[in-house]
Amino acid sequence: MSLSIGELAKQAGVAIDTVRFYERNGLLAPAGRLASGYRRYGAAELKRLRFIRRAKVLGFSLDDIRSLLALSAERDVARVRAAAQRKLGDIELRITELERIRSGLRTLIDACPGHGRSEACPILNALSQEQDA
Amino acid sequence: MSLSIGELAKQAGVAIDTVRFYERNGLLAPAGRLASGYRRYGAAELKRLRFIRRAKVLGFSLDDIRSLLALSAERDVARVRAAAQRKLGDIELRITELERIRSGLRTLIDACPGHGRSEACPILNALSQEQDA
DNA sequence: TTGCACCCTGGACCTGGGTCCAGAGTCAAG
DNA sequence: CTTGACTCTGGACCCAGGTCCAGGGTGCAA
Repeated sequence: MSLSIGELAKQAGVAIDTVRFYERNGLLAPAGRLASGYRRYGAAELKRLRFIRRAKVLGFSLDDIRSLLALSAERDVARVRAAAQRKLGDIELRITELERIRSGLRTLIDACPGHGRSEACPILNALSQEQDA
Repeated sequence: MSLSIGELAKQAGVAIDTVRFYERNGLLAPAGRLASGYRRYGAAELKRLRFIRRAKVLGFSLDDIRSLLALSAERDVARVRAAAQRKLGDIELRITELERIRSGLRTLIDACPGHGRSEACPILNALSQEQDA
């Protein structure tokens, strides 16, 4: 099995430019080349590229993924698990922040009649408040 | 009450460069100037700048805030409320996405013993799976 | 008058994760 | 052999939301 960059990209569901971008940025090893300079890929690279795509879906940054790949190569299960746990912590933090924002917005929207004098609009008022709250 | 840009920035809790950035980008009207060219601000500008800061905390983008300010100037309560509702929808969508990611990560972490053969690590396996799941 | 803090401008730079481009070379079908 | 699809490179550009800088001018107190 041997793939051109276009075939690889297609099978992994990413753009060609993205493959080259990943190579430049150390997420994929420099690809083997034909005499013409064209990159050639095998099954391992496809697998790795799909790994990257899945990890991104799980909220890992490319930096995170670089570490994950290194850890995976070292077969360091404990540190892989720890990295996943840290990421879970990040995600939970972001959820909590968004929930705070959500409840602030909900309160404002529920209190706003949606018509009438703008001075009576709690949304505008909350945003214009002098005090920090 | 008359404020220099530095005083304004301090009282609103933003950086001086941010004030100029907002002016350049139409969130603040061009400031009045002294003969020397120094900007001068009054209470209305401070209020507006604080409005911007609060709206940002509520998850509005600067683009959103520009509209909000325009709507507020028009005293269009109905559209302000509608904008807040759209933003609430955005926030809820983001929360839902993050919750999906969280549950994916949790499942993986709970299934991973944290030691042993890397072939048995569900985190690494999930990321390397051939099938899309 | 000197010294220092403050202010002015336009434009470059930053992060993350790519995307797009021109100009050139290559591959394969017909 | 031609044509069209593909690939190569380096570097510019995109988004948001600022941040930083050089090289100047200003305001005020001792």
